Amino acid sequence: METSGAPRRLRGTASWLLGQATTHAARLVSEALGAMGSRRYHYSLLAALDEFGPASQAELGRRGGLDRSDVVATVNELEQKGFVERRPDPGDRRRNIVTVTPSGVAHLRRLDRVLGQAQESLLAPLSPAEREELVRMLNAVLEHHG
Amino acid sequence: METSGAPRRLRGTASWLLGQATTHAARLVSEALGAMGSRRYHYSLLAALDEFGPASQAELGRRGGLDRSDVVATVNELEQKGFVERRPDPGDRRRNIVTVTPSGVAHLRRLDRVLGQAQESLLAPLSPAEREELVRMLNAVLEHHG
DNA sequence: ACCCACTCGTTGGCCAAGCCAACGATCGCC
DNA sequence: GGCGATCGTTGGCTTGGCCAACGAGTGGGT
Repeated sequence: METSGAPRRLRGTASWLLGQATTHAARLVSEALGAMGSRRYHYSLLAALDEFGPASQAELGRRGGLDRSDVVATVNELEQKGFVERRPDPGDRRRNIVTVTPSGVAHLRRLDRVLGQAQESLLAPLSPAEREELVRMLNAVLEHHG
Repeated sequence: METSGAPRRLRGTASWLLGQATTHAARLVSEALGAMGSRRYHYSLLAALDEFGPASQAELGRRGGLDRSDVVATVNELEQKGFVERRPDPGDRRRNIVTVTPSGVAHLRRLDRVLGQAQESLLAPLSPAEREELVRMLNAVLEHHG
């Protein structure tokens, strides 16, 4: 009965495909960042700081979808490497203000490069037009899901 | 200098987009399966068994990209729930042959339903044609990456 | 017939990600 | 002044993906 008409369940559903594709993507990204001594959270924070400027840790968490507790740990590591500075907010003593250092920006540029390469190798089988379309659709999904 | 021309790094790279999109997808899938008392691995194994028939644990791992050790744990759980049977292979005493039970197939059908709903809600903003295109491109990426 | 390389199931462990609860300190508002 | 909310921080939990090692077993070569 199911000898010939078996549904291609494993590869047929989009959510499953997305899962598989992102397993690959995550592995590629992880390897790329890991080779630079960083992890996803590091990139997330550095990019958010570079793009939107200094912010409190809670604000950083909101920007990048990180939990406050994870922001603490990540800022600790980035600070230790000299990529960010953490100083108390004079206007609100609950807050720390986090700032990127020039060395942090330089590191971010390096991460950008290796991430670009990872992306290139991931999307190798797609034409430029297809990549654009893919990005457009993913953005639509993300926007819709707010 | 970066006041206006800041690259939309966070959202501009496809690998990052894929990561974000799959965070959503993974959450949806996880919640859907979790509501049925299962996890991704359970679905992976049940679907592989349903699609390709009985197999050894190592073979199951290869089919679904699971590590052998994870197959062990998952088969344990599925066996305890009566969804699969594990019996020694008479032809090769190193192997166990894993088989889906009718109850396991029924459970898989239920998982299929909730996964379909999760996928539906995930891809809500995309037209049918777009979904097809998305699936096609993801398949291309997966095939290319072996 | 023996060895050797390999496979298989299993145990145990590691790290990254994502999340949640609780705490003391601080702030804003009524 | 008191009260609810916010912030940084600590600690913990779960899932997912992976790797190393082990004993049992297999198959090929010689």
